[in-house]
Amino acid sequence: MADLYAWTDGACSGNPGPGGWGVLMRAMEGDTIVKERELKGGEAETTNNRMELLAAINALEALTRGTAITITTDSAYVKNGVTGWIHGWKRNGWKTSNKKPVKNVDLWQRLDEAQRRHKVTWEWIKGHAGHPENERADELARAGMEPFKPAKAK
Amino acid sequence: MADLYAWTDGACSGNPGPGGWGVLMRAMEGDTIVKERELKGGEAETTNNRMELLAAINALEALTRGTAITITTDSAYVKNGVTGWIHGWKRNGWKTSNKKPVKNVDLWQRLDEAQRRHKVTWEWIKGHAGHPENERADELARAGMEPFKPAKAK
RNA sequence: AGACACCAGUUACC
DNA sequence: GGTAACTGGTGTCT
Repeated sequence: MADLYAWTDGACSGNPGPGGWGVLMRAMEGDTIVKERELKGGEAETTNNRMELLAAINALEALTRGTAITITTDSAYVKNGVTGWIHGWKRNGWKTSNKKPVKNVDLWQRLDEAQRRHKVTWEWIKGHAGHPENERADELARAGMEPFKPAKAK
Repeated sequence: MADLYAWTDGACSGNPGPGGWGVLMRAMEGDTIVKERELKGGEAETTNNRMELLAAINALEALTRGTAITITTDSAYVKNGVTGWIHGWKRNGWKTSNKKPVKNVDLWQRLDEAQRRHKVTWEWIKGHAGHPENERADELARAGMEPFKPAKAK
């Protein structure tokens, strides 16, 4: 009867540039961590927002069966998008409020699909505010980015 | 035998609200800038489109004798107005296609008059797209607006 | 329905 | 200082 939590974060060196995403997942029984799992990945040429999105997507896609999970992100873009904006976008053919095409549609649709089977509670926290789990997700994102950074000159 | 160019821009804080206009003028001989001149101004209560219009008007009114000049704006309103819509408006008594009175008639007529003596080539560029001259005109517009902004609190 | 501009706000990434 | 993204709004025309 464990509760599932995920903290997600993205990092990007350049924006656009090499980027990475990281996820810290935990199964909790009360205050006890009964299971922990870490995911990370990266790309050579991407943006901060794509990495934030991909972190959340990977958290959800890592779930094997339909469950309840609380996902915590420091990205207002992801949190507001998935809990609010996306409903309007599906209605109006993925246009923003200024009639421009929504960016990163591929990932928003993948996130929407990944979310479908689960009962997700989305939370937002301020970044760099001393949340240990958010900081761990940040480390993972940076680690995920590492292989895609251009070889140091030196 | 220098070629004349002007870049114009407007800015407006509030719309309607305090606004400014800016003009960068250049006389070029080939790739060489042989002369440069900057104009700016503002008003306490105006609109973005009036400022865009006034920038173009001031560029033309600054010319002493009839000449050829290329004016570059990022405003589709000004560019399309002066090169297209205005002909219809003069014919039909300054009504829009919906029979409404054309807005800013005073400035459209002043622009038309200012243009009469010259051979103007109108160009349009996308704003905020990294055109240095457009960015300079933008700075001038903001500077022109400055004296008309309400005194800072604090 | 379309286009351009102007403004206000929010978060993140550098 | 910049980019990546979104929300809300007005000024104007076709």
